[in-house]
Amino acid sequence: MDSSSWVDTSLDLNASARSLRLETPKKETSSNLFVFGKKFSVKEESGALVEELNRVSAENKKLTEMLTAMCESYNALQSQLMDLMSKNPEKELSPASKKRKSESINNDNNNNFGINIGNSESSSTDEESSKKPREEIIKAKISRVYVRTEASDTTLVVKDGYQWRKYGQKVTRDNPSPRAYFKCSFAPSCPVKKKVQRSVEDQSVVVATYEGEHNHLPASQMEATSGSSRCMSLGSVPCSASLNPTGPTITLDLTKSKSSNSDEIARNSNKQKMESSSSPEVRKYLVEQMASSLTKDPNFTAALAAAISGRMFSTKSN
DNA sequence: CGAGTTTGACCAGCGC
DNA sequence: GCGCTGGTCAAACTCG
Repeated sequence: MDSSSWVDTSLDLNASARSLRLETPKKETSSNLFVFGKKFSVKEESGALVEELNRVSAENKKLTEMLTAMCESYNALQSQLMDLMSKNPEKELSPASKKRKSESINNDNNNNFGINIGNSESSSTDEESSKKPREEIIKAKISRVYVRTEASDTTLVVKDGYQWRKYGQKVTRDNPSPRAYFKCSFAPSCPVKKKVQRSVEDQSVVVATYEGEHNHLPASQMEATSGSSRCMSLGSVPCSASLNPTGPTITLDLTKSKSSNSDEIARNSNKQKMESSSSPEVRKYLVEQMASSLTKDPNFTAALAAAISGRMFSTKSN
């Protein structure tokens, strides 16, 4: 499968999705249709609607193909992971009975396999699972996000679409900047925690470490009235993927002002992606990582399904 | 006044 | 056992 073309397709899709939102007017009560200020007659309207319907159908087909491709990619990556794990059993069998040990092993897995931009599911052995209480198992799902902010910005705030409550701050030995501890406060039962600390190497980069999985949708997504993708919560934030010595990471650039021009954002992130992946191998690798992290995320797949069905519905209602 | 933040105290893991 | 360290708690405080 050609991963880079997959990305191109997705970008096109995004662009057309945007154009759909921008161009498709809200249901008019009158018989006339206004598009970009132009008044259409009923005939013109029906013609435009048919055209729109065709276009949306084509996009729907594209989305379906994309979803299939993502699933295929996911399956392929999963089998690769299984191969890797079977080839490196000693990594999985290393003692991790203690809390801190298990965390460092998680991070090692991040580095060695580099497949958990999203959630790590490969860290807990059966032996560990039997020893650890349920809370610890939940904690085993760790992901790390690098967020670029203004260096002068001292607030350790990472806008990720969720609602957080700070419950502690600590200065750690290896980093002069304080580490902030957050709990997800949107849902009382949500076990997710995050640690936020400025990077030692680059003070303008904030490292957010997430532990656990949300058992609810992001706050921003809950507020949305219609089905929207998970990307909406990040949609206003330019992001890029890169290969660091510590493994592949996602970097959100918060120094870029929140822009309503999503084309610009798309160009921005696309440009950053191109810059961060110089060789085709690296590009393909990054694409696979992103596909893997996205397909692993049940929120994303649910949001994607909602977006598809939502658009189908809106097509029918037009 | 309630919700969120700050911050010192406390606890547990780890190395010596 | 002891000290160091990271993580969490909870009272005090701030803010809307």
